Amino acid sequence: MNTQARPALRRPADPAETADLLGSVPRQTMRDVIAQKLGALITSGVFGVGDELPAERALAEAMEVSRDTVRGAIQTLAGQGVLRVVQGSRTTVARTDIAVNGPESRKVAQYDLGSVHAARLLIERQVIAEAATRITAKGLDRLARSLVMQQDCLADPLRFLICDREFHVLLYRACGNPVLADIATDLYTYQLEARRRAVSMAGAVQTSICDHRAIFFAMEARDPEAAMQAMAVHEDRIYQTTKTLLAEG
Amino acid sequence: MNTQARPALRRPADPAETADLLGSVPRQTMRDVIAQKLGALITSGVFGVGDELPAERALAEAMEVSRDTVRGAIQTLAGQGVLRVVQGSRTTVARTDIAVNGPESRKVAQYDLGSVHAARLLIERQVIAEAATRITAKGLDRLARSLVMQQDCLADPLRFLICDREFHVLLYRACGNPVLADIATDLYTYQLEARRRAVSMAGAVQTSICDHRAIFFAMEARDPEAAMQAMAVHEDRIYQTTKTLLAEG
DNA sequence: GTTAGTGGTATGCTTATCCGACCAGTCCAA
DNA sequence: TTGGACTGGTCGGATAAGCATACCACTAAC
Repeated sequence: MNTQARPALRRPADPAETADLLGSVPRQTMRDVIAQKLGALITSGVFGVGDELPAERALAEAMEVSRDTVRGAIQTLAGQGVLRVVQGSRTTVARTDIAVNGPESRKVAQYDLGSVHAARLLIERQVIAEAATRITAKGLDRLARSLVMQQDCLADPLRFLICDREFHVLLYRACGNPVLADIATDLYTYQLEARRRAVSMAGAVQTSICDHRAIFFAMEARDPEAAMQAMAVHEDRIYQTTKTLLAEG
Repeated sequence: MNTQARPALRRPADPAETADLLGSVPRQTMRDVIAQKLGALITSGVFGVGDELPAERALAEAMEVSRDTVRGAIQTLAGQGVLRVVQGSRTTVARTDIAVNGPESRKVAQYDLGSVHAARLLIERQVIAEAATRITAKGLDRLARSLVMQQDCLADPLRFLICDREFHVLLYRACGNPVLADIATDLYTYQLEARRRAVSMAGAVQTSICDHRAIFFAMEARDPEAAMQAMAVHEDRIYQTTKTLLAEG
């Protein structure tokens, strides 16, 4: 057991002094958590207006909770007008603008696009450069397979989105720094709805695949400069597309 | 309400296909959450071996839960040998190596020191440069006041730690990019235990204050290069001190 | 020895969650 | 048009968590 002698520190006389470090703990039922998770899938763009949710029984099975608990969560979102529930039919998404009140919603609503973009540029520049020098043959192979799968998704933008995320995470993880990899993954996730709308635009999937291919070639060549260049081109395109979509929104 | 026509995507035929996006939801009672929060304060170094926790009643009041719930959380940690509970006496910390199982513990235990340091250097270099060009007169004033408070804490390293964190967060928030500010704050928090042990060493508080003063002068001069230089010196010292402590641990 | 502050225990209540069963509505294929 | 599969809606009984309040027993400082 690791114990070490250390100087006697003055213990706070008032218990509230350190107890306040904890602060009030938000009370969250399973229903609340599930409502937030469903909400996150909606705000992040996985489910759009008009889309049907999986059946209550399927959600309950997947999340390993009772159908009652799922029903409670769905009722919460239905009460906010986010979901539309009709007996005998699948529950559908009515709106995607969800009130910001859960811890996860901090990520989606709080940051402006410019800040997220600037942070992404800073971090991914370093991540991609490191990845280009450190990636293994196995890592390259995974990236290549991901590209093939992406090519198969030309007619299915939602499926492409899943492959897109996999491709980016593979890149991040190749950099050898788990801290930066996780930060980059979080920043990617912030922009998921933008990505979803972007890939729905005509020709967008093909353009992204081209960008990914350029990144892959730079990785294959183990060329940090080329990798940074290719990623900057890709991210600038994402940024411009997102600004256009937001202006139209 | 923002609704937009979008291409008809192929809806997953198998409900499990999208339900699986959610995955099993970890069941967390208030007792679990509170145990994790207390654990986080221990692993992050706020409480060390031998330190007394606030009384159960004080914790209950601060976190706005019942004393029973707090007792349950404490029992959990006592069962792991982390806390020592004796009737009539304050609960004390017996060990600080807590089993990694909560979402918050991912942050403390998962990353190696080198990765956190490299990530911090990358992000804080950019943050401090931006802060040097953008900081307001009010911001400078707050930094100055923080320095004065730090000087008052020479004999009280634990109090100094609180001021240290405030100083760093003030710097981060001055950069104008909330995403980078939050990331930098998270990375600072990762190293809290190391900071706590470091400030307990003889002369460490004074050395940190000197570093902080250099950073402040660079901010006052609105000199990004000087600010980056001063921060790099400060972080390298933290890094070397932490490695020494870990080697001794 | 006394007292303040601490942890320990008990009781009764409310709420959340669970499980299984069954009812009622919708939609699609035959 | 009809039947069946799939959906949401409801119910009853059980367990667990959390809460508030009160009181008991131990510890340590004065």
